[in-house]
Amino acid sequence: MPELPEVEHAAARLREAVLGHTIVRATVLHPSQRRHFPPAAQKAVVGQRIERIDRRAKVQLIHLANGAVLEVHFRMTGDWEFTPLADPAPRLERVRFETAEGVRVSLVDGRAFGVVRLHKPGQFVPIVAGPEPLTDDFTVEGFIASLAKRSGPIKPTLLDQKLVAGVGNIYASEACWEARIHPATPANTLSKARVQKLRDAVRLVLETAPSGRYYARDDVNERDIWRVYGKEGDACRRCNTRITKLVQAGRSTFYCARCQRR
DNA sequence: TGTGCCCTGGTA
DNA sequence: TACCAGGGCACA
Repeated sequence: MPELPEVEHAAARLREAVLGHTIVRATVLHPSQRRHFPPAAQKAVVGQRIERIDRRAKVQLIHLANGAVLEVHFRMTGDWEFTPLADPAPRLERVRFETAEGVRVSLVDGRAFGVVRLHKPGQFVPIVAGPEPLTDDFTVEGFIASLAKRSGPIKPTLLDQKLVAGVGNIYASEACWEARIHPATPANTLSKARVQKLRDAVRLVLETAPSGRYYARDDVNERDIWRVYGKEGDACRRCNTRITKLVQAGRSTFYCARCQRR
């Protein structure tokens, strides 16, 4: 799934492809997108130059010349595809932007969960999310204070974007494994030392995430990337115990019952 | 704090 | 052909 490293990479690809370009057409190709990006918004971006592209949490922010901001969230399966206008459109294209410079920017999104939203000039509200995990804002002290208020199991708690930005289901399992913390441990029962370990683990798994697109990444066997995610029944790399799967808050969690203790 | 919903391609 | 995957949101 596109989590922080993948979204960062997608934003970089988008910058490389169309920063400074002028949008000449925006088209919605899937009904689910019409709710968020209606025809009036599609018209409103025409003629606008792409001035800046930022990322905050898992959201890409495309700043247009008139001060409007296009907010793009890939959710589960979203990704960018860039093609010359003369080429056939990609499969599973949900939203299309065409630039005066001849580039077709397609939001491809199999499950159509992705969201494109336009904030009119002066109406952009900053994304509500916790500290960026790979910056100095993600402090041990702040993390300890946040977790002290949370009594739920630690792994689903890590998915709360207000706690720390950009961690998704895969890296939450991976971080708990790195920190040797059982995913069901109540967040507010973790010692300061273990919170510090977890904070370091979150940073480690995000920093060492494979670069490149998660989607259509065909040069690597995805299952080989992760330590525990998707590895139910496989041997733990540390202790050889079989990896266990459980469901927390409707999401799969993978962990080693031997080296991840409560 | 937990559950169900939105969605549909891929897989068993 | 049925089921699974899950980010974020609304709701209980």
